[in-house]
Amino acid sequence: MDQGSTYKQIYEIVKQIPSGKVATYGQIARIAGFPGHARLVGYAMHSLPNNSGIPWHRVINAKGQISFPKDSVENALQRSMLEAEGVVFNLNNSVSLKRFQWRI
DNA sequence: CTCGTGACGGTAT
DNA sequence: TATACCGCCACGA
Repeated sequence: MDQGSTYKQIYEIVKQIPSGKVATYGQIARIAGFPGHARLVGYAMHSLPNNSGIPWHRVINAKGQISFPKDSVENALQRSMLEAEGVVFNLNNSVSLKRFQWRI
């Protein structure tokens, strides 16, 4: 099912994440057909243009936290976007995956 | 063509 | 149960 590039597969999965939910890199990689290749997802996100329309902010790491440094503007932006969708963060800056993690 | 790096995950201790 | 280390593929220069 690889119509073109590997990244496109990943993007297709990310676009399926519903608002108010989040998914982990590993989960996306597994669904896209690359189990254990979470890093590729991260690199794919890094390669995303700002106007791609991909909900990249709904992608977080397995620890339930944003992978960007807490002092990074990208981190604050992602967190702000998630909160706008109803996602709640714990005191340790982690998302309650039990409540918000996307399920297939 | 070759080398290094990256928005991470899993397993072992 | 928590923390540390290593490895994986693809892309860009």
